[in-house]
Amino acid sequence: MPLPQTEMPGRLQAHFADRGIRMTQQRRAILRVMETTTKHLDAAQLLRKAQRLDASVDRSTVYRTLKLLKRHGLIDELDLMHIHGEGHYYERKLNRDHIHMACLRCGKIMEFVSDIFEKLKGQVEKDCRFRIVVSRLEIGGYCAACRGAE
Amino acid sequence: MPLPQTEMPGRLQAHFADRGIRMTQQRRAILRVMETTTKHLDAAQLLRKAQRLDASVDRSTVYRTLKLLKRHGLIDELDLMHIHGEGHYYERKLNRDHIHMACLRCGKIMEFVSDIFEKLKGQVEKDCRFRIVVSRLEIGGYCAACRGAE
DNA sequence: GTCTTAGATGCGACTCATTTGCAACTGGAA
DNA sequence: TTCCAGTTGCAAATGAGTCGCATCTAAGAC
Ligand SMILES: [Mn+2]
Ligand SMILES: [Mn+2]
Ligand SMILES: [Zn+2]
Ligand SMILES: [Zn+2]
Repeated sequence: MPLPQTEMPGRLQAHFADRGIRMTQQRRAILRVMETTTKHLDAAQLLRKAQRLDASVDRSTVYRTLKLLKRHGLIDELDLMHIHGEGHYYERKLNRDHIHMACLRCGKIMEFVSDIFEKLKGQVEKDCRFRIVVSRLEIGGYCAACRGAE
Repeated sequence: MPLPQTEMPGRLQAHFADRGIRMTQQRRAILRVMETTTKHLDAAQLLRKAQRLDASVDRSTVYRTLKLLKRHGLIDELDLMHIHGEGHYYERKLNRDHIHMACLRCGKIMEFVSDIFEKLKGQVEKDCRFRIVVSRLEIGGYCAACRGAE
């Protein structure tokens, strides 16, 4: 089951335009980082990368924009087992949901797309009569390379 | 699929005894709270409840004990979609894993046990050759009562 | 029982993540 | 152009969780 590919770039900015959400210099920088990065970024990393595109971007703007993106269902917030500190990680929400696995030994983060996961969500919606808006499956354990060594 | 029942009380204390982990007044109070509560508690709630059993319990001891319980795989840490603030919630790990659903409108927390979830974890272990230690599926959305009303 | 000490505790100060109030700035509609 | 609601930077505040250290205590050895 392969990794989901990045959607076409500019998608986040397009969403903002469609809904008449104001586009600013700073938001453009932040959205561009979220659109082009392949990794899971925390707020501090996102700030640093965005500042490379627009040096004026402030920490509080990053947090305010993350909140906005969350409210619009455009990004997912992850803990990744809090492998480094107490903060959160962010990633664009793609067409297809995926699972996150974090290796407790080497810290590697893996992603996995599964039909069974989709079926499970369907079961929750049906059996619990629960309308799912966001779902997060995070697994901690030992990756193939680290199994054996504790 | 019914809710998992609470295991026999005293189980956490027994685990400590078995492994030769020192039992203190304060730990006894904290473990008793974790063993008997039916709700998902955050650190502050756990502190207040533990202090009712032993007034000397300090906040830092609560955090230290939570860390210990986590390290031994005896409790799970949850975000519950951060419905109230940025902190974590804790619950005893029971025989059977379960999913958490949080209603984004009324704040209700629901639990759900599913064979499909077990199958999904099996798939991850097999297909990704990943040895699962801890898994957390948290879902945000609208409960049956709140659907319709946005 | 008493001694002993590794390990646990309370306390206060600290770090780190995230939020907020406010005055100044700006996107974009008219 | 003008205009103003929405957005920003800044600095200060909050909140969750951690840590150093002097003191205390559980529990094994005698
Ligand atoms: Mn968390
Ligand atoms: Mn991901
Ligand atoms: Zn690994
Ligand atoms: Zn509800």
